[in-house]
Amino acid sequence: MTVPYNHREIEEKWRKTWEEHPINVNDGKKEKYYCLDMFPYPSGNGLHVGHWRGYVISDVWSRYKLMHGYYVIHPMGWDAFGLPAENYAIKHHVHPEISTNDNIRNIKRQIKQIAAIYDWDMEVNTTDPKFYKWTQWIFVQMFKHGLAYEKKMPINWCPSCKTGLANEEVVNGRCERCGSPVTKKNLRQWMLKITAYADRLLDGLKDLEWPEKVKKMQTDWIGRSYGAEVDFQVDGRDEKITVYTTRPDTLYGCTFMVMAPENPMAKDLATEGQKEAVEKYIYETSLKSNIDRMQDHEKTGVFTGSYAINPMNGKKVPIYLADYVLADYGTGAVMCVPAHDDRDFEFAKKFGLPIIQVIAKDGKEIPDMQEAYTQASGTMINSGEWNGLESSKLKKEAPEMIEKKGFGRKTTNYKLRDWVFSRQRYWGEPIPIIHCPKCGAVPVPEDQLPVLLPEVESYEPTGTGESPLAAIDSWVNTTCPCCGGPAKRETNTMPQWAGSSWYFLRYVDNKNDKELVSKEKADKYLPVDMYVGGVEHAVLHLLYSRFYTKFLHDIGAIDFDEPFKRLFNQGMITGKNGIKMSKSKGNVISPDDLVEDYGCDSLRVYELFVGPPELDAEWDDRGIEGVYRFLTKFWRLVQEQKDRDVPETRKLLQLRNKLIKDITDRIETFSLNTAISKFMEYNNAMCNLAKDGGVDKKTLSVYTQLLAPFAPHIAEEMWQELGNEGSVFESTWPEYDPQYLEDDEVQIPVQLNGKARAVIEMPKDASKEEVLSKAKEAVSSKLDGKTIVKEIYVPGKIVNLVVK
RNA sequence: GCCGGCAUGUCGGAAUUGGCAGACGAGACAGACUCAAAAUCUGUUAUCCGCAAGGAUGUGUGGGUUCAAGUCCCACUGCCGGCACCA
Repeated sequence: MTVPYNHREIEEKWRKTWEEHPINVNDGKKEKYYCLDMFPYPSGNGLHVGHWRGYVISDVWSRYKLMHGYYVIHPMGWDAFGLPAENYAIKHHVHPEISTNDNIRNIKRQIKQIAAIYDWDMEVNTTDPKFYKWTQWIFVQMFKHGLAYEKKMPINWCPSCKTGLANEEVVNGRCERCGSPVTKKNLRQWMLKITAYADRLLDGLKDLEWPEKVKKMQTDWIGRSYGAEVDFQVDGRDEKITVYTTRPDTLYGCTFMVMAPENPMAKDLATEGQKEAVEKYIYETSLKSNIDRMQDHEKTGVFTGSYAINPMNGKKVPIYLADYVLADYGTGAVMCVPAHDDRDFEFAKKFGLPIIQVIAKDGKEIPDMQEAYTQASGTMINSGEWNGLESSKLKKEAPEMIEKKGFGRKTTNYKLRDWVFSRQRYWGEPIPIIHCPKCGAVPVPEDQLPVLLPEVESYEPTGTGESPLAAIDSWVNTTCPCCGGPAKRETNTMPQWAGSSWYFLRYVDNKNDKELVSKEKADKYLPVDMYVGGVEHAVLHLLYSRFYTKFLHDIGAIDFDEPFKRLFNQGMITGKNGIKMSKSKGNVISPDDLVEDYGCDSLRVYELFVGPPELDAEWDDRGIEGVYRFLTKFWRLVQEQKDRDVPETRKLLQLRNKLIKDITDRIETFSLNTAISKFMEYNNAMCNLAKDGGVDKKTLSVYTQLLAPFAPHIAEEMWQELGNEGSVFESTWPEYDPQYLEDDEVQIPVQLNGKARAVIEMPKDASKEEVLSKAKEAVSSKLDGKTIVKEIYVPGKIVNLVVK
């Protein structure tokens, strides 16, 4: 009787060994490979099996790279500023630092159970003053380069979190964190000029090995469009209204103009008779919530009484106010061409405005238009000097033509807005600025960083637009670093994204108190080669990080301007029926018990086996049994075979080489779930061979090597038991010999009229004639009274006989 | 509304990219071992007809291309995700 597979003992043993003798060492000669996980927020709920999956995926990849001879940078840290810790503090009157540190301790314990090759010497924590000193330093640099600026403007405000939000944090009109409807609040804000990088953020995407989906989301978010600004004279006045359009080719079809009700000129345009109606409309619009305005697509509007003059043909067009025009995009006013724009068409129909077709559809002018013709293809009509031109061509050329005529200019517009960067909350990095009545906003001198987050009596957000820090007079009142006079500190804090926008740079030089990261280490270890994390950060964290990296590149702090060469988005693990795991739903599965019962290796393998890593998967505890049985079988197989002296047959060589190819290909394509299936298949095949002659040690050792990234403990143990030297992770990833990949005999299915009827076995180099004659023989009983009209043979694959 | 993605047994999922649909695993059922249970091992398990050999049907729906379609083309339905009046 052999000893049973005792995962507890084995895993404990290797955990200790690896702690004493790390397997991933930097000898200064190896090439680096940086494999990064999205670092977790240390929540009080701890990790669930979904978090585990991402970390297992990245660890399999890291260990795979390790076995290819790389020094693998695989760090872990804590994204620890943020609302939950603060809310906990408010409720329990505990300093957030205390609860945060408790949570970190617990999550670190859980992460260690994964047995990933994290280098804990590199650990970072965004709430550590030694870390956020550099978060603040970056802000100061941005300020000095004109990229951080103050502005008073109506911003997105979450009434529940009592703080301002960035555009990216508003999802369908609701707060990304708590789901409350977002309102507008006019506040003085710190902004980051991310729009200055719009083109580079867009153009840089094309060279990244990222999922197309994420690239597309960022592309759409940045939303670049090319067009023209056109100046319309207001009839009878000295003023001009400038509109932005992507369809300057349709300028002759403009029959009215619409301005956003929030536009500062709006009130002014109202003529005596329309004043009351205009003011009423502006007031009513101001009462509408973001969500109402988004959902209600029914067109409303009001005529101002004023007219604008179309510079192309001198025609007078009425000016309306309508809330379907956005105040903060383009110029906040649009020229309306109902014949060729859906929204304008709808508005024109509702308000009885004329519709002039300027592009022929199918070569014709439509007598009674029922819907707008929005495509830029067709010949221009009703367009004066432009008649006869092709619209798609004119669309591109018109901006310059307009520019030459002097009533407009070629323009590019973006949906991306500058980043609202200040938060009116406690648990974040203080913005390192001092307001001096004489000198204005002055950055805190770099040698005085970090500006420590002070102790405060109440963490409660005030809701007034001031952060709780504003209540600490002793902290707020300071002296101006510039003139030495009395001055006040900035009391807003930074958003949670501040630290996560650059943390990956810090891991490789986390103790440096002179620089954010030394030039030498940055050149040697950065950027990130592979980034693994959820898709939920597609436009938040991943866009911000790219912006920070480009900025740090521009000021010479680093030499690259894209942080993450390759990105892998793992799917979410959900509870039953695809319901997201959450404490409130009570469907959270903790990995702790599973590790205890089945072991780390079993859970690692099962996390991958549940489905394709990039797709969501429903968790089902029962499946882990199958994985545990598989590891047990493999363990037993090695016990039975390790002391035998089995010769290396051609059959074993073929199995071994095919195994290497199958597993390697599947890791390379991230098809980790089918890699596990293949392991199981080959394990069964080896068990059968074991009964029949045995399995040689070389084959078992190769299997062990391939399994090592997935189930490191059992692999290390088996590697040793099979008599191999050193750690399996010091061994080199096996390579296959193509000459052993093909079987000597191939099985060829025989179809009659496309339906499988028999399978014949043929030598792999059999001729077409031999195969066909054998095939006919195999199905002869089914050929009675039928004639073969066509014979198809795909070499080595299939025979199809078409019969009548 | 626009743009993506997906749809395969009881369940999770596989299918070398046009070549035996259902690998691998879960679950279920039957058998072996056991006083018994657990564990383990063996077998069966898409559906329908049939005692069986065998046959027919079958990858969301309807059509098409092909010797051959889960895979390609056209139309549609459902679910998921992103954007949402961006002129």
